[in-house]
Amino acid sequence: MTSPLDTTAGAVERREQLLAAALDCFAARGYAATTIKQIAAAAGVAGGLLYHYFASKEALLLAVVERFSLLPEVRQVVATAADRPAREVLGEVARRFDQLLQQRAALVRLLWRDGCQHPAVDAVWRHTVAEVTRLLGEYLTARIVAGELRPHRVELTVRLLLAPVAFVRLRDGGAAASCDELVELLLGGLLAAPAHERETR
Amino acid sequence: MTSPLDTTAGAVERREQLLAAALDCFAARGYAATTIKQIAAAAGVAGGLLYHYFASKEALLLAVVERFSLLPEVRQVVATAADRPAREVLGEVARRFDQLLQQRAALVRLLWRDGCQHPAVDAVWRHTVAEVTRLLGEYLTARIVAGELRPHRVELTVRLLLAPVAFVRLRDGGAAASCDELVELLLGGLLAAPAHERETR
Amino acid sequence: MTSPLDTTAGAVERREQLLAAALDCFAARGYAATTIKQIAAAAGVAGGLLYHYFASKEALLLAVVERFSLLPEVRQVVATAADRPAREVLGEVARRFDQLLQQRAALVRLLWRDGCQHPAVDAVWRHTVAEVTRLLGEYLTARIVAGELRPHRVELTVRLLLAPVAFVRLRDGGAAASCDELVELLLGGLLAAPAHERETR
Amino acid sequence: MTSPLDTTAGAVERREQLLAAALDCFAARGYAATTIKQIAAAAGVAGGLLYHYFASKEALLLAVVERFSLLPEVRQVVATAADRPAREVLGEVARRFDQLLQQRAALVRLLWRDGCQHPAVDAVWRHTVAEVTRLLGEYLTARIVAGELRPHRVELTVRLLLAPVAFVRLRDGGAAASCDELVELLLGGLLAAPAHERETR
DNA sequence: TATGAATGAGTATTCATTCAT
DNA sequence: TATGAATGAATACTCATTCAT
Repeated sequence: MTSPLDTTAGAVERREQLLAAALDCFAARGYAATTIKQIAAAAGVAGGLLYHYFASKEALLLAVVERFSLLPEVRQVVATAADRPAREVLGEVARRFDQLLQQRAALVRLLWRDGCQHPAVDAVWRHTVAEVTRLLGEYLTARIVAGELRPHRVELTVRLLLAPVAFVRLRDGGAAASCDELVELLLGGLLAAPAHERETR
Repeated sequence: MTSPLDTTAGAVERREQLLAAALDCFAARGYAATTIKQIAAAAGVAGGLLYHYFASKEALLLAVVERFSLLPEVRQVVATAADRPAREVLGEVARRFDQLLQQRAALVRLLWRDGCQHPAVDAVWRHTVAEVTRLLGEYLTARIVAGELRPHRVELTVRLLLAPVAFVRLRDGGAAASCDELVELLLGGLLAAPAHERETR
Repeated sequence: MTSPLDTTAGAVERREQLLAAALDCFAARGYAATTIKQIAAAAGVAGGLLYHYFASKEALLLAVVERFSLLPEVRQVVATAADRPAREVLGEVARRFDQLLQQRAALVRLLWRDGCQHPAVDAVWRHTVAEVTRLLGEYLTARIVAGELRPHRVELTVRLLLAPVAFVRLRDGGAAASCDELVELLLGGLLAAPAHERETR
Repeated sequence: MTSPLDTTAGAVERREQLLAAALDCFAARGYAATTIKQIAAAAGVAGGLLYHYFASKEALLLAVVERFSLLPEVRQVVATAADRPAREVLGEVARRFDQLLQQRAALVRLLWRDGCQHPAVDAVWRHTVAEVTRLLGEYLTARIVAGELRPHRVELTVRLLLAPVAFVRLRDGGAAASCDELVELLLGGLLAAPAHERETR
């Protein structure tokens, strides 16, 4: 009866295992379309066991988004920026952000897709977005002060940088995100005319 | 139970009415969480009637995305571009695209959220994205040829322009999309120093 | 599939049928120990159908006690008393009350046994008891005024008359209730000494 | 988890503790609606422990009714009667019976409510009722022989005396049982006119 | 002895779908 | 065409019971 997966898991490990199975199932099918039975099967346990660890399917969802918070990793992505020039940093940030979205694709899909029906999940999503906006915004502001970037509303840049990356990873999945090209465009702008004419026009 | 108003409805109008009700319900709760009864109630008819018009819940979903195609409107958004300068056009496109996302929010949410589970819906979404990419890409290429924009992969610009707008409308719902500011940043780039100095600095 | 029991029942008849089946099951096993499946089987329908007619098992319970109210019959039992002498009336009332408890045994068991967990059911029980107490009390008071019965708290007599009968029917089920003997004892009292000594003692 | 206090408990004390907890839970919610876990929680132990002491939930029920037998106390209630006059004794018996029902309310509710589904429990109830009927019947017979009470079927008097009291305590819970008034009515009878006039009137 | 993780059959309830009217 | 009663499989959740520790 005990499959190699069960390996005498202590309560904590078992909980982790259930959370991981739930995350996968929720991400793959969406919360509403996921069955407790499917989660239990994915974890290799009997259906009833889930209720030893979580009060309800909803509670399991909340436990999942809490357990697999993106906040630490999202902070790390921005942390390396420090006060290095945007030229170097933004490409790096975009690439690492892109990697994060891939590695944590299951959670991201869950937050994005099922958040709108579940206020608590929505709150986690918004908090994560707000945090990355704040941190990256602070960095950008510093670069403006340092004279590297021209003055502007930094939240817009955060969105301009991350939304295109997120769009690809959240759904289209296809071609690599071409982070460097995106950053190059962002920094230099689209216009062909020499920069000094743009500003003096 | 059937009011004189309902009786007037020919088969086509009734079908339209059911599709509209289904769209609203699917968008509000997601496909999986929506009930045939809810749709029927929203349309003010009995549950069984839906099966006179659609073979199944799934078939209804497909009929909805087919009926409410975004393609015509998406084409119109780009159509006005013609060969006018990007300076004028891009802000206009972004703003109209933003309006479109708002006006057709129900369909957009449906395509985006439930597409990944339903290949046919997914195909519609991808087709729509591909079309807007193609059309806007052609315009951008023309502006590069015209010397207004510098040479680059135009799909990236399409994404840089539309992804930030879509992000806001698909989920965060909050602040207006600030299309003009976004376009201004995109055109001019983030860097403060004149372009000819950048490389030598 | 259509058994002779199903006989194209209209919605109202079907509802009645379900209520009757539910009453029997609840009375036989108690509310908590009764299964929706059992009720459906007793009515010869599929389990899900119950939810067309009743929102929940609890709602079904309430509908049952409401539908099969004892009030009309309880009133009839007392109604015949009018202003005839207690000598004649009390035995009659006891006997008819006894018959009522037998005929409506299922409902009575349900009210008595499951009422304490279900406030709404409890209320019905208490209301019924209060009504019979009031009506029979009024009669007894009239007999006191008429000089047939000696002055006393009439509620006590109601209880003295009906509790012994109810006790047998609610549980012991065995020997007939010997209503006449009970009434004889009640009227004449237990004491052996002549009545005129009792009063003058 | 096991506090020093629990450790002290020998097997017998622990058994007692579990029986007491079970009695409370069964009385409060009924057998069917009571959970093993609730009983364990009420006793402050883990769910599995109950199965070291009792083979099943059903076995636990039987052990409860056996352990908390009313027989000794029921005998005591009647014991004091001896050969004293009914005038003194009956009120006393009713009052003590009433007190007994209150003190042992949990068991009484359990016997009464869940007995009908569990033959063994039912047997205990009937045995108890039979015993009180026998003992009190013997006393009443003695009083008839002594000339205090008039000849009649004494079981009826037992029921007339105890059923009204039991009715109040088993359910209505409200006003005190007014034992003395009940006994007074019982002894003296309801009729106003002297007994020797009744038949000739 | 005592725990509590684990099971799996069972329960109330939902819901897509069918079909007689 | 339109209704809504009816089905039955599926779903979330419960709970008596077992068992390794």
